[in-house]
Amino acid sequence: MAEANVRRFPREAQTSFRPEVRMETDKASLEIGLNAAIVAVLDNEPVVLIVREDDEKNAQSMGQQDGLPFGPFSPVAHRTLESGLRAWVAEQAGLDLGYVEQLYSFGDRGRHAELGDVGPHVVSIGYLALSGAHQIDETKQGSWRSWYHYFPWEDWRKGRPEILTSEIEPRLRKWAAETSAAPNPNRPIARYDRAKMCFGLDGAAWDEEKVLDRYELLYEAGLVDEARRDGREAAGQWPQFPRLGAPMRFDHRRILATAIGRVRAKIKYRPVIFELMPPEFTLFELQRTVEAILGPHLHKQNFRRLVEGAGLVEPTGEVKTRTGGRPAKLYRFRKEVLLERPAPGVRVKPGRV
Amino acid sequence: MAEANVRRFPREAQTSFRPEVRMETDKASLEIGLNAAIVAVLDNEPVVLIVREDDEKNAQSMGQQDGLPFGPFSPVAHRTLESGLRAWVAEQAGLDLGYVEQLYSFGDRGRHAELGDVGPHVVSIGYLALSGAHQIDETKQGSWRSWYHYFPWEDWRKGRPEILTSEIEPRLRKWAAETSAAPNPNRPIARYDRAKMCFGLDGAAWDEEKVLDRYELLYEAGLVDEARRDGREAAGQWPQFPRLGAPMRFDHRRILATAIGRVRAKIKYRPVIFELMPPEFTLFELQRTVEAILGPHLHKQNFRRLVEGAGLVEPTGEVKTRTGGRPAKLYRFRKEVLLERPAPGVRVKPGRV
DNA sequence: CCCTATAATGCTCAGATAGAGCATAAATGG
DNA sequence: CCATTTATGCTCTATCTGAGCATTATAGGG
Repeated sequence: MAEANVRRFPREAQTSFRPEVRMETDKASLEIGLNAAIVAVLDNEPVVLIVREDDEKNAQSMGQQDGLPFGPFSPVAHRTLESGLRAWVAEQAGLDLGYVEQLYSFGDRGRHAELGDVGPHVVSIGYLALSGAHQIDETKQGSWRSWYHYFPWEDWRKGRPEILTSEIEPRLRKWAAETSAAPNPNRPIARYDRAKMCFGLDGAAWDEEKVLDRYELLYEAGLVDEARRDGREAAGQWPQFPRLGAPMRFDHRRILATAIGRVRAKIKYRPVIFELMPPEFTLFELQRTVEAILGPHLHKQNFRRLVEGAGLVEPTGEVKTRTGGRPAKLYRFRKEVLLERPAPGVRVKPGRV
Repeated sequence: MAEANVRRFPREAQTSFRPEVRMETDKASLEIGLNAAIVAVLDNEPVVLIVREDDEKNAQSMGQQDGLPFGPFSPVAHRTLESGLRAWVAEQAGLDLGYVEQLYSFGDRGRHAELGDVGPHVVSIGYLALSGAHQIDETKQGSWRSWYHYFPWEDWRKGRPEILTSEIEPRLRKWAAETSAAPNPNRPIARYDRAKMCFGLDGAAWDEEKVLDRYELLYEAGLVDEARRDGREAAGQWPQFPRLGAPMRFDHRRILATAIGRVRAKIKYRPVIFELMPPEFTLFELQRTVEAILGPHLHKQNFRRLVEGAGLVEPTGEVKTRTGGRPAKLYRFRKEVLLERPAPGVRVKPGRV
């Protein structure tokens, strides 16, 4: 809806502010690509729709890496960016997207631009979409994969992830120690300090929303495969294995990181968590879903106090019996909360392990 | 920095996911426009850089309305969207932008598309930029204007704005009452409820971050000039005057609304407020700046407790004497707070009127 | 049928935070 | 020296948050 009111710049206006650039632009062929991180929660696992190009002969070019679904935006066929996205996701994946949110637009010409690219320039726009689990079986193309497959260090549901202690921390500390070589004036914050803030080294807090910051730091330190692929080997000689999470094509892991960070932030002030739930659920099922998204586990009693107290849910009157213990009341999302609170969401402060 | 790692889609990949759309896209000429809401705070007034096309003969086409500066993005000349933006702002306006943040990308073909547009399709990307006041005098092109000129209902610094009571509320209530005519299935929330949540009718809370929601509601109700201009007169016969804020060209007022909402949200968890301050300042000057941004006024004692307690500032040791009363200690931004807190910002909850 | 394990649910308590307001200090301008 | 104005220090209370103890209600196995 936010896009409905835009149209092309009239020629006069462009001329008035910057005439000469107009020509340049005309010469370059430009395309828009839409990338979607389509998220669901399946059996308490946060999953994302992945496409592979296994059947392509030139698959080796990217080492057959996983990728997010994407498609070009055709201004002829679609009125808005979002409707374009919905259309090809429906057609290709057979998914009827519910909640859709724009993440970020990226310009072209990343690190590979120097290597003599030809062809059209592409501006890609990343989207986050939330899908109810009920549609998952009907997915026509692509497969669902846990997002922690790509970001194992983000999964704190069983305590601090092993990979942090055994792999990431030592490599980051080594990277931070190398700093004296070439102090980068564009980086006013020291390597160690950034690593500390992102990964909670030495007692600093772990902020579950800083997913993108952590990925970017690992990239910059040359610790993720994509960095090596993009020509960053020079950053340091690190063991190739174990890998720090599964790599993805192009910058798709970066887009996924953005998406995860956005959902994690959003469920705290918007009731988007219910996009990922069935219509009726127990409070503990809701908690498991929130934990799947946020990473850490939550205090059960406080969680229900919070959710009920905020008026986010209401009991249906039914109970679910096969819980393994006392039967649990069933709840549903209470839509009226939208009319009562300015920013309704699951305001949890994931405490600690 | 977030854009550095993207490059064009290789042809194989595009072919593999949706071959046929490729052609369509090729046929349509596509351009990218960058719009910037460049914000500063000048004498306790939040101002935004405005360009006019007074000297154009065809200025009447848009009724000589104010607009945000914009320029096309040339993928040939610039590596990233943001660097493109910085370049033409520097060149045209003579401003060296500090903090820059992407807001939103809009597709083309809004309501005017049906009227037989020709020419290139444009995808426009909105940006928010914060500029220190020290640069303001050197601005080469454009002028600075209070953002409350365009959004008078957002200025709660002297209590609830008169225009809300005298103009907006009655018109919204009338609009809400008309609803029976054509219940819109795409609008599950009733007109009255939306108006109530956005504008705090009948005791509902005023959320200073919902700037865009309020503007969009007014647009939908046909109460802002842009709506009439875009062919929405049918929505209702409203008095033309007084206008609800000054209109802007195209969707620029929408972009500005997005920018205001973003800054208002951001200063609460990032220390961006200091981008708008001189290097040294009194706590009251800081408070005035925060109030300029947020709209409402704040409790003075609690504000200083908050800001000092959060470690956001540190005293310089100097005092400022000509305050009109007791001299005030001077403070500066304490950069170390970035290394201490995961989300440092001015966590004010603007209480009341 | 009783006992045990497992959840669900109810409740309490202490520490931290936020909103308001009172009180005091230190300038400026008669 | 006084009135005015602003800066600054402090207190008090209602709420919220994090943690943990206690009780209730099922299922399953002697």
